[in-house]
Amino acid sequence: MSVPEISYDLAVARWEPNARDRLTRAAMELFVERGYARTTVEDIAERAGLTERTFFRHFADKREVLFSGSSQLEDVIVEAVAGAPAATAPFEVVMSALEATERFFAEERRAWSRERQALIVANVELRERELIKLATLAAAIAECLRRRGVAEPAASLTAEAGIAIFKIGFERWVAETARRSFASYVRAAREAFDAATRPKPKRRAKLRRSGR
Amino acid sequence: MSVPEISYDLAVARWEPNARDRLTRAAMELFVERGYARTTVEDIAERAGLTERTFFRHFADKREVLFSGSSQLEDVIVEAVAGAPAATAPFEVVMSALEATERFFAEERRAWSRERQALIVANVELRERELIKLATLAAAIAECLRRRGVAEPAASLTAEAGIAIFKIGFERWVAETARRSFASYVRAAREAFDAATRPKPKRRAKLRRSGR
DNA sequence: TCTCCTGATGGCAGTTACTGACATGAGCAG
DNA sequence: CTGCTCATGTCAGTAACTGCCATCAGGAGA
Repeated sequence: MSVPEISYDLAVARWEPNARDRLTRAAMELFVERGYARTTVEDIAERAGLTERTFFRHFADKREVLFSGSSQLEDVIVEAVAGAPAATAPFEVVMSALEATERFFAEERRAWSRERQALIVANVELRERELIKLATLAAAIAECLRRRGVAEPAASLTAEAGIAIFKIGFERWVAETARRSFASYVRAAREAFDAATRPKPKRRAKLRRSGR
Repeated sequence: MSVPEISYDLAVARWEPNARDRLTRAAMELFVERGYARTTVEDIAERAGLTERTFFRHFADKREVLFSGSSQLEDVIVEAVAGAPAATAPFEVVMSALEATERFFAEERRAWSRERQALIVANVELRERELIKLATLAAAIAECLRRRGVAEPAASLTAEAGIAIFKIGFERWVAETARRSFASYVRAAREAFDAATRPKPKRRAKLRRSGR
């Protein structure tokens, strides 16, 4: 609780520290205030007390400021896939790797994730960026599976299925306010996935409540 | 057979006709020659005998010139999903809708698709655009399914699974030179999908050659 | 035939995302 | 004290897009 109060204003350093963080915060604030499209990079830099040029030294482009966390997410998932017991079926490996991202989606970050997601949904450029991040993630998972001996169409398809499930799980986690864990949303999405793609679950099942 | 030969060169019209087509061709040529990034919109317009301003009247942005066909693809798929017999299971509806795109991927277009795909794979911006086109397609399919009475997580998940299968099928169709029909690639991808996501096909299956 | 309207195009100035090249200047190692 | 490093600033330039207005063939109607 007392740690965050590092002696910033002492002007002991040449520049205000945490330029990258300040840029991220400034960007989120402005995007929420005026929307993504009506915010210029210059606006962001100015609010962070920096210049446009410096912004582009920290982020490859304007959109990246909202996606800097995604490489860490990838690391967590890749590590979980690589470290799974050898006997486990590929699809199960991916599913438990996705559940392992729980520590990434803790309750405290939920409100922030919700705000961020609202921005992304509202802007096509940002949606494009999110999609390619997820596609990159899928490619990384597929690569891990291949290293585990899974053959090719299977590796990619398993990874893509996992990402589809992850997307639904995340969407629900962000949308709802119930304090269920992230992993439970992923598990629910997986059940829905199995039900939807499993061929013919006996007609009887469709007439009753199929869910839990 | 005689119809296409409209009297073009008579200079009867004020402008050369088919501006949009000319722009598309010019763009493909230049992208292949110099690559996407090293081609400016001005280059494209010049080769097509038009101006940059006119390019942007026909295409929303530089990337769109490679994606104008995707709305027709969506139409075909949406129509097929909407017109499927009511009793069919959602996943099967989607699969046969994807096979119905066969007329879109005729043998003659294969070489052109291959060239286009090489461009897309080589350029991140273009990959982003392709991903959002596919995501839009998935959303359209999901909407159709919902109209057919499929509930929500299921509709989206079924659509996403279909798109994942479509991607693999298309990838293989483009890469190979065997004269198999597009639909057969889709079917093969679907089989791989089922095998990969079906939970536990009895351990015995993993020890033998599981593929055909 | 004249006139007006439409619609595809050109011209041009302006904004904004991004880049390359160079300058600055505090802190740190020697 | 010296020189190097490294995060930042400055500035000029490119290229993607946009808004606004002009042009002018052809067609519809008077």
